[in-house]
Amino acid sequence: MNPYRHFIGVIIAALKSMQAAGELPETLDFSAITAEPPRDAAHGDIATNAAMVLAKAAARKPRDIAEPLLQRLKANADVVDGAVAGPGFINLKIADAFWRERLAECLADGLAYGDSRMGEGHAVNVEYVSANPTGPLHVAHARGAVVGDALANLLHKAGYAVTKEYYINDSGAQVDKLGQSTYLRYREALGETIGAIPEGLYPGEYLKDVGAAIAQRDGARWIDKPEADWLPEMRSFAVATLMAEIRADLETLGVDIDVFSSERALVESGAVDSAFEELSRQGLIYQGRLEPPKGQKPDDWEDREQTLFRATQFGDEVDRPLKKSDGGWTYFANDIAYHHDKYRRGFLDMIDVWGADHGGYVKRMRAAVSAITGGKGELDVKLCQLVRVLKNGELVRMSKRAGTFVTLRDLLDEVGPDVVRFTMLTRKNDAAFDFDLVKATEQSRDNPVWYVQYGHARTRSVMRQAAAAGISADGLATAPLDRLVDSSELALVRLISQWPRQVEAAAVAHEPHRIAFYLNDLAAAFHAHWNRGREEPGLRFVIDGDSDLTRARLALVQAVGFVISSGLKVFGVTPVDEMR
RNA sequence: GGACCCGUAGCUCAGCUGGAUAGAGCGCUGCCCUCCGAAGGCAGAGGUUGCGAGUUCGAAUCUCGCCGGGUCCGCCA
Repeated sequence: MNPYRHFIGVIIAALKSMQAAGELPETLDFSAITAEPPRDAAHGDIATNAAMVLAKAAARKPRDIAEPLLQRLKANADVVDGAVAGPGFINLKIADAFWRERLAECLADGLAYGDSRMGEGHAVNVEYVSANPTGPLHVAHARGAVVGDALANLLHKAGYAVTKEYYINDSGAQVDKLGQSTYLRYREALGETIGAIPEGLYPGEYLKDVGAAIAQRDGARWIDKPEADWLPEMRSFAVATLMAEIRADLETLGVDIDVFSSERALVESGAVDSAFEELSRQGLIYQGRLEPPKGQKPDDWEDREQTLFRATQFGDEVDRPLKKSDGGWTYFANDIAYHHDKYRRGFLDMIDVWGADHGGYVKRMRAAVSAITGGKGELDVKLCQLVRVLKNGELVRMSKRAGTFVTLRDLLDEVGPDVVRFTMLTRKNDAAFDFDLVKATEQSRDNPVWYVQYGHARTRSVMRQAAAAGISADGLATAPLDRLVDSSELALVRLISQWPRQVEAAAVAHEPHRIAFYLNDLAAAFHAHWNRGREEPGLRFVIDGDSDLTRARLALVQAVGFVISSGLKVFGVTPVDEMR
């Protein structure tokens, strides 16, 4: 249960009874009412803005609504005290028993604690990574992969029917260049001297293996053939090989994609034509001319009549071309068809996770989704800003294979998937991020990966010690939780009760990083409580001669472990049982 | 020239979609501990939320204009 959502219901019920008694107008909008933990715990457990939000519509002063509302709320069995404060807040103190019930809920649910039905089973498509199959994945892809994957897991936990999707850009000029680059490496593998890789082709050494593999398989059969003969073969072989590597990297990272969509297959199915027809039918296509970009003018600018989509009707700055001068579709046209395809597969909610270099593309894509779905579909784009990899503050460039950039594989070899995943989620996606390999693996308070894992390991360590002392961890959900009376124990119970709310809030906002900060807070509270046990032996978990108290405290410890595991599961990180 | 992202303590960052006295870690200062329930504990100082207007009961949060950093800008994907 999300306690805050629960109390919003209680507050609205009280307001309705005030309406019934003629104390408030009949029609009021309750949607802006919030119930949240006050910033200062001294204010109580729940603060609501109800009186302030309704004041204007009710034509009353906030406090004149707050006072009678508070009286009605005090009648609720869970509310033990309350006060009107500041400009009209109502602060409520909630019975300890109510929070202990949340703890019991956590113990009963285990890793499922925090699962929400908020999403009501609605289908959401989360598309991420979608790296071109022209080389190995690098750090920027890693961030997108982790953010997208955690967001998908989060939405799943919040009750949505989530599909994780990867769009393979296996069509167009870039893939032709890949095929040409592969052909050079193929000839090289057969003993030719190819010299420097021409400008515009892919120079990366990873293509040597691909060329050699084709030479191994086909021998010299492509050597004297025209490009039209060998290009399709080179292209598809290279794409297949590189996609296999990408999938292997994703697997190591723990990313499990549900659907791989091929751009080439989409184009060949005629999906672009049908999307185009749909937009034409709506009168959103026309022939026209565009202004050249100001300031930085392209030297080969050619003013010409183009086939344009009326993106400006949907909030974009300019209308966008759908056809290239050679008559082929632009990438944008293909992408419209792709999102149209998602819509036809039943997705009204679409989330795309992109790199910062695609920032200029967001408005037109949102415009296109709005148009192609008749306003029914909604696209949210999460832009991941740049990641720089550092080692003790020094910029790292370490890939031998790829030359200039840090590959995901390098990163995984260096620190492992769990550290990559958690660390990538300690920053909101739209802020640039420095990934320091040393700090990410160091055992210190300011490394949240270590600190949270240590918190979990400590919960396991307590359970092991209890077991060694002959105390069973079975049936802790029915332990006498009313024996938990210490203030820092109750503070932990309240923090645990926050988990369902954290899940819902992070899911609504599409912000998985919030989970990292919550887990860090929970771990900090647990470590602090543990430390109190060093000064005051009476606060330790295992108390000789009082098995009820011990079981109640073990229940609390186990619940902390459940919530941390549950959060790490959203992140795709494995909780550890002991630190090494 | 334009679009998008960022700007919060000395440093690295939160801030729950407009709420109360803006928080945490590191660093700094001062006490305490040397306990294996280890990889420290407690407390304190530290802020004109880049600058300036506006919106309203109320702004770090929304709007506009500047400043600084980043990403990008038809016929690439």
